[in-house]
This record gives sequence, C-alpha cells and structure tokens, in this order.
Amino acid sequence: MDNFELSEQEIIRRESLKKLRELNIDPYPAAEYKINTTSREIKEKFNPEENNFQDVYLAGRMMNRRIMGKASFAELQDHEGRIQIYVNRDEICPGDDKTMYNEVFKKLLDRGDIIGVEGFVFITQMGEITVHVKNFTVLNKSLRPLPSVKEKDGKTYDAFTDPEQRYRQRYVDLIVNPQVKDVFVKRTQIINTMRQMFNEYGYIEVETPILQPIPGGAAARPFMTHHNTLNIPLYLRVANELYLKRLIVGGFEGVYEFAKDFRNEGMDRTHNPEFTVMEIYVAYKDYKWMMCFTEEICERVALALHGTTKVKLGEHVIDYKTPFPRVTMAEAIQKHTGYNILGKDEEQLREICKKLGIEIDPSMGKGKIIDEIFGEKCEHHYIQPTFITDYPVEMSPLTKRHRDNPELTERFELMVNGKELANAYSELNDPIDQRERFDEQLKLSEKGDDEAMFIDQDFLRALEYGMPPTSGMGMGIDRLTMFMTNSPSIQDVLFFPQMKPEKKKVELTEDEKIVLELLKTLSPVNLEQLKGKTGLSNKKWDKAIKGLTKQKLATVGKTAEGLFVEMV
RNA sequence: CGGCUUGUAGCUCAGUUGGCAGAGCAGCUGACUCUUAAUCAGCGGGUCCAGGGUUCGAAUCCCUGCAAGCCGACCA
Repeated sequence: MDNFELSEQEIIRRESLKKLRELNIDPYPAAEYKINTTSREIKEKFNPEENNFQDVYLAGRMMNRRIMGKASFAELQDHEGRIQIYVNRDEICPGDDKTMYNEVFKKLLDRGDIIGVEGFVFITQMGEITVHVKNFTVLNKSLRPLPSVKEKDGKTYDAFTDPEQRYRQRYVDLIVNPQVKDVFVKRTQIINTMRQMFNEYGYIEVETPILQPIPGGAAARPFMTHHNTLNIPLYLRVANELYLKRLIVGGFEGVYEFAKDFRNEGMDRTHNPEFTVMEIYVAYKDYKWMMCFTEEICERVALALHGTTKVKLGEHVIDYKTPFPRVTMAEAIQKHTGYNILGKDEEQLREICKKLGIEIDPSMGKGKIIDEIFGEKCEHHYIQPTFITDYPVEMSPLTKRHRDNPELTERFELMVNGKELANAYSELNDPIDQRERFDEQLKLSEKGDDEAMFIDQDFLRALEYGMPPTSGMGMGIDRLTMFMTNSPSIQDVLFFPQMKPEKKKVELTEDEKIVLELLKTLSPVNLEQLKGKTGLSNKKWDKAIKGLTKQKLATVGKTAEGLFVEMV
C-alpha cells in the first residue's frame, strides 16, 4: 500500500503497526478477550474498605494518555463510559526488558487503539478511581487519528462539531461525543417501553411486507423498484396500515409493528426519506379508548426515561401527565380563527380562507381546505400534548364516520410542540363505504391531487369478509425520540441520516494506471516506445495519456528525437 | 426548488487593503514514577472544497459547480 495520499499522522500509525508486528505483537488478534467487569461497574461498586475489584479484566478504546516518564495514566472507554488506568513501567515489565512499556505502550500505541487490561482497582492521590494495570493486550491498532476532544469541569474544548462529518462518520461522533450515544440508548428505551406495554396488554408484534405491489395506507409519493423474477413493479411501503388490518380480519385482536416506512419526498429538520412508525390495531375498541391508550404510552415512556412526566423540549417543558386535553377540530378552528366550519360547504370554506389570508388551490377538496386552515392557524398553538379530534370525512378515507355527525370521522391526532405525534381512528370496516371513499380519492387524484391514495382491491376483499370494529393508531418514533431527548433535528435521532453521496476523488482508470506503472521505471521515455509497451489501442492510449497529463501526473515534451513522456 | 451562511493542518478556528499559509489542541523528538484540558523544551505537518476568470501576484475579488447547515416552499 502506498503512503502516497496519507496524512503524516496516518503514516506514523501505519509504521507503528509494522513495528508491533516486528515485535511479534498481533495488532488484530483473533482470540476472545475475556472481561469480567466494565468501567461503570467499577465506578459504582468499588469500595476500598472491601478491597474488591482486585483482579479485573476490561477492554476498551484508549482515549487519552498522560505519560510521565516511567509511569502513565490513560483513559479506557468502553460501552458504558470511561475509567482511568495507571501503567507503571516496572510493573508492566518486571525484568530487564522494558520494551512493553518504553516501546509498545509509550510509542507504538496511540489514542484510539483498543486494548484489554488486567489489574486491580485503587484510588489515586487526586481521588480518582483507577485501574492499576499489571498487563495489557493490544486488541486493535487504529490507523486514523480521532478528533481530540478535551473536557474540564463539564466544559468541552475543541469538540467534534461539523454536522456533515458527524452524520457521515457517525462512528467517530459516537466515539468522541458521549452525549450522542445517550440519545440512541434512549431511543431504544422508548421502543422497549412501548413493546413491554403492548405485550402486557396481550398484543402481538408482527412483521408485514415492506415491498408492496400497491403502496397503500397513506397519501404519499412512494419509492419504486422492480422485481426481476416476477417482472413486476414494487413499491417500498409508505405505511403498513392495510396489512395490519388484514391481520385483524384474520382474527388477531391486537397487532403492532415497529415499521420502517419510506416516502419519496422532501427532507428537512423533521423528515427523512426512511423513518420509523409504530402502528397498532386493537379489535373491539374505538378511538376514545385509543386516546387513553396513547396517553398511557406517552406517560410511561416519559417516566421510563426521565423518572418524571415533565420533559424539557427547547424553550418548553412538556408535561405528559395523563389525561391530555381533547379538542375537536371545529372547536380548535373556532377558537383560533373565530369561524365555525361546521355545516359549511366548499364555497363558504373558500370564502373563509380568503378572509383569513390562507392560499388554497382549486384542486383542493373540502377536507384539504379545512386541514389547511387548521395547519395555518391552529396547529402551532398546541405545545402541550393535546388530542385534536373529529376530522372531516374527506381527508380521512380509512376512518369510520363519526357516530353523531356523518360529515366527520372518528379520528384524532396527538399534537405535541405544535407537531403531529400520533394519528388514530376508529377504523372504517364498512366495505361498501370504504370502496366509495377510495373512489372519492380517485376523483381527487383525477382533479390533480397527486398524493391521493391508491385503491387496494385485495384490502377491500378482506373487509368484505368482515373486520371487527377496531381502533388503530400510528406514532412517529423518530419524532417521539426527538421530543423525549430534546433533539431539534431528526438527524440527531437517526444513526445514519440520509445524505448526498460524498464526491469521490478523481481516480485513475485502469488504462491510466498501466501507463503510470510503466512510467515509474522508464520516465522519461519516447512516446511511441511507451505506447508500444502498454499494448493499448490508439484510442485507449490517447485517452489514458490525456487523462494523466490533465491530472498533471505526466507531461509530454518535444525534442529533436521526437516526443517524450515524463512523469511529474 | 428559492434565500442566507459555511467549506483553510487529524479536530476547533484565525487569516487585515489582493503581497512568503497561522494559532490552540492532536502528532513527532527529548525530560518527568499519582497525572487528569498533565507540565516543560524543541520539531514537523497544507489539493486553502473543485474548476474557470481578473491580476505582475488570489485562501482573499468575479463566475460556475459540489457538499453541508439554517430559513422558506413542497411534503405529514
């Protein structure tokens, strides 16, 4: 491997790697390294009076070294935190050979290397719990320097902050920014808390297709792909709703899925093309029951993470104490605009929009207009958890009509911090009504609404066999994690947020490499002679040499004896 | 898709009117047996995002492109 484009520090690390091998130390050993404790366990349980932890094995990444001649301190970072280690030359190397300390530990190891240590725990004069190392084992030689983040009294210096690098190289972010790991641990706690609750209720976790022939269950542009053997188009799911309902038809009475969904739409602080939604369907329940269930989820998650229902989010403190207020959409609009939308027809609603200064386009139906009014004038007011209920029928094609008012549906959205967190219905189970609603969607799409829903005939067939009255709910897990961890961007709660590919460096083509290899030994050389040696066709030769000269790796010069090629 | 901002050493950032490319940390060499942003002495390290242009001279000014962040549009 050429050291051609490596930085100085990378070259030094590669040389250290070589020297380790020369000392018969395998920098990438295969054997298991048995540990018997962790950094956190030692810090929590070490007691000098008990004299415990006197023979510990632990492993981790060496993050910082303070070498003071014949003794050194370093920090070992494992998955639970960091602990200081103390390395003394004459204890690591009891005999005359001090190589393991002077050479290996002091010179050949670097910040970022992974080592295992054996020793005993003690407390330094400065009062820090420390592992006194008797033996160490190289477990991995790191070839790239880590960003050097330092910290004192809770203040961080020279933090690794460039968002592009943090997201592209999340592994580095996770190594040097401990608070990043916390967010993801909490994300898992959220999911575990929910899963545990659903299982307590006796509901069953299921998996449904991600590749779907018809992308149903939500109004959104799908990603399209193609199955070669079947020779059919397939879509990445935008929702899993219709499949979960088929399972309710099949006789399951409570099913849920933590689902990755995919939507081929814009990206911003709250949207990533792939994202996670939890959807749950419970037979014989209605949306009122589901509100209680939903607020229980929120309260339990908040308590599990923070030990309190009050969670800081930006400038606000959100209180997830149940019960949450319930406000109908009409009440919300009445309150924030002064207009009563109940019983109004499309023309009257357009008139209201005009007076409110809300732009709407002609393709919008009644439902979309109402949604627009709510979105513009009401949504952002609901900071504390609030259920907005009873949406107009036009914008809820999968929802049962309201028991008291056929213009409305039995639907709620849970608003937190002015954003939708969950969406739920009393599910429509009248197959004839459902077919008509799909037909309505078709008309909308013909009118120009490019996100109206597709019609799934098999789903209608399932409904015709009969689905019990059911309530279903979907909750955005990424958004919930943002709320619960006070993260302003979805990128902070996804390990690998979507990014544009990095521009790849200009690489040499195969033909250019051939020419360059020959040039290395022959340069300068007669052009015709070099061309002959490459065995390339006229066209290929021409392209290769032009490429090399353009990249300033070679030059062509003219002398009395003809054309000569020279390496730069 | 539009507006604003940013891109310089491994990391965080300076860089004046266009005039030899800078600092701290990290790294290297040396000293140091309880340090902890270790300390002390010395040293090295650059495709100034890429490509054009203006100029005697460009990190700096102009144009085009790439990538990122924020705001907006679209979108749940």
